[in-house]
Amino acid sequence: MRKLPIEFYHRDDVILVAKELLGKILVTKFDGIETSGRIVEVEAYNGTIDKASHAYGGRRTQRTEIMFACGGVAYVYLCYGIHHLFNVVTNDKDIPHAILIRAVEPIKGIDMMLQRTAKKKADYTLSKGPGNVSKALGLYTKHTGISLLSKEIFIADDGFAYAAKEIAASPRIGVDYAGKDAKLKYRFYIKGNPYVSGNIK
DNA sequence: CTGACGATTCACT
DNA sequence: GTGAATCGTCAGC
Repeated sequence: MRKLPIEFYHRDDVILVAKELLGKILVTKFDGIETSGRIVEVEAYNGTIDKASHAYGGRRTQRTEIMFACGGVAYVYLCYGIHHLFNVVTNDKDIPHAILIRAVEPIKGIDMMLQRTAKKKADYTLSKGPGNVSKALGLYTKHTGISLLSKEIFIADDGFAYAAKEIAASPRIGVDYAGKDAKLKYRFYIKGNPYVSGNIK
């Protein structure tokens, strides 16, 4: 198992990077405790031309500043005052591409995930949905800006890959406000995987 | 400084 | 299926 190189994140096509993230392993290691999961659902946010993106139109604020940084860092955003959503920033400096990790399949540290999410037993809701993924892996807004090649948070490749026919595309979830961009098929997931969030709003 | 709202989730009808 | 929870961020005054 090896960490994905910085070049993986520095490519122009955020859609391609999003698809390739499927099957990779997201690992967090805080206070010596490691938790990890295989990525099975993602959504791409295509920078300044994507109305659903926080950086649409080149809008640059203190919060979105990290999206304009060089790819390969984490962007964790607080939604509805309760949920932390974990994103991967891609592409080069000043190009605010990002990929939202919507679901992972737990691999390591499941006990710790149960503790973090206050669940009694592991089921498919443990790491299903962006809020739960962040909660299970212990990610919070303070982790924004941390490199994905650091020892605390990183994404690894263990040689496993899903076949192209197992990957499906659909419109993104919860972005109805984005007008025609809400119809773009920027959400990618593994067909039939029970951790993929099934609610299509 | 103030008000409105969101890349969601969970409990309840 | 519906609605509440809950607070940082941003735009406007």
